[in-house]
Amino acid sequence: MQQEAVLKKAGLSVTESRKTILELFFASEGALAHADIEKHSSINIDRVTVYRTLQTFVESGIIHQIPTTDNTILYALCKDSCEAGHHHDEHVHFICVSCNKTNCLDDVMVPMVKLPKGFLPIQTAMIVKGTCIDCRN
Amino acid sequence: MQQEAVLKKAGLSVTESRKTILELFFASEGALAHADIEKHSSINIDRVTVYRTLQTFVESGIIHQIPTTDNTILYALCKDSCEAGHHHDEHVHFICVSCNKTNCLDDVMVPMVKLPKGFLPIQTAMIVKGTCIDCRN
DNA sequence: AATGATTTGCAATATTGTTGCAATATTTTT
DNA sequence: AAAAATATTGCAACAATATTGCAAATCATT
Ligand SMILES: [Mn+2]
Ligand SMILES: [Mn+2]
Ligand SMILES: [Zn+2]
Ligand SMILES: [Zn+2]
Repeated sequence: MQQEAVLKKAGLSVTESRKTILELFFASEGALAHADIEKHSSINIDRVTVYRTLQTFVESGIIHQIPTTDNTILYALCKDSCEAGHHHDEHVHFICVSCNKTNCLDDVMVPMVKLPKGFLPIQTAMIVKGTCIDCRN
Repeated sequence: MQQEAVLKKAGLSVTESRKTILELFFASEGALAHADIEKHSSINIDRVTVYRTLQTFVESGIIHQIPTTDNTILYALCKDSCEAGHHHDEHVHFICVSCNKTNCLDDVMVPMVKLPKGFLPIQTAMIVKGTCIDCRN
């Protein structure tokens, strides 16, 4: 079980809920929102548990968050290199306006940018909206 | 009145609510969330009107949205050059983790980035988290 | 298998967002 | 300037989303 290994590596208890949610992420094409998980047909986990699990996964470096402009947070699996408190996912995220899937472009690094004097950057996110490769016919 | 001019230029009716909300944006240091406006002491506008006004302002190119990872949308004034349906605010946004203010870095353009073959970009956002100039003592 | 620690689900509550519609305000026409 | 037409607002009701405390269930450790 890949899921168990991930949980153990993160120092988390291995529970049914966590395995199931993690499985969803592994099986999923793109990023997932809370609602996607809660409403997934094959899942029957309490809303509250979903909230708490996502939070735990973020804190443990298992998933990372993707900002949006629709009162939603998207989550996607981290690379192996991520650790608790120190994520390492400075890649670009692509939101397709056609199929509405959000993909991690793992190979496209977020470029550096020169900030005005006095601004000290800690973390940078880059979100590109457009048409994804599957939707370009 | 600067507010009236902006509304008229956008082809919108000039109403008290709109002037008041616009005034808040002009007076504000950083970006505003819906809750900031609704809860602002000097304001007494119905929640629904705030929602509708923000939506109208976005559609009219008066304000633009800033994505976040906290189930919130931030809004900030557009430059003059923005028009309905065609925003022109491809600047970097800076979220200070200390004072929690979000600033438009109007002079820092979002850099181009080379996407994998097949991905067609329409709009790009860049959000930098860190410590702002006011919070660096 | 027993113990202790952690996680889960439920219930209650709070917050946030949406919709229809009548009253009001604004703009346009006369 | 008044009347008519149009657009906006606030209310009420509702829907959806998020948070908290706590007892029951599950998991890790012995
Ligand atoms: Mn990602
Ligand atoms: Mn901006
Ligand atoms: Zn697509
Ligand atoms: Zn600051």
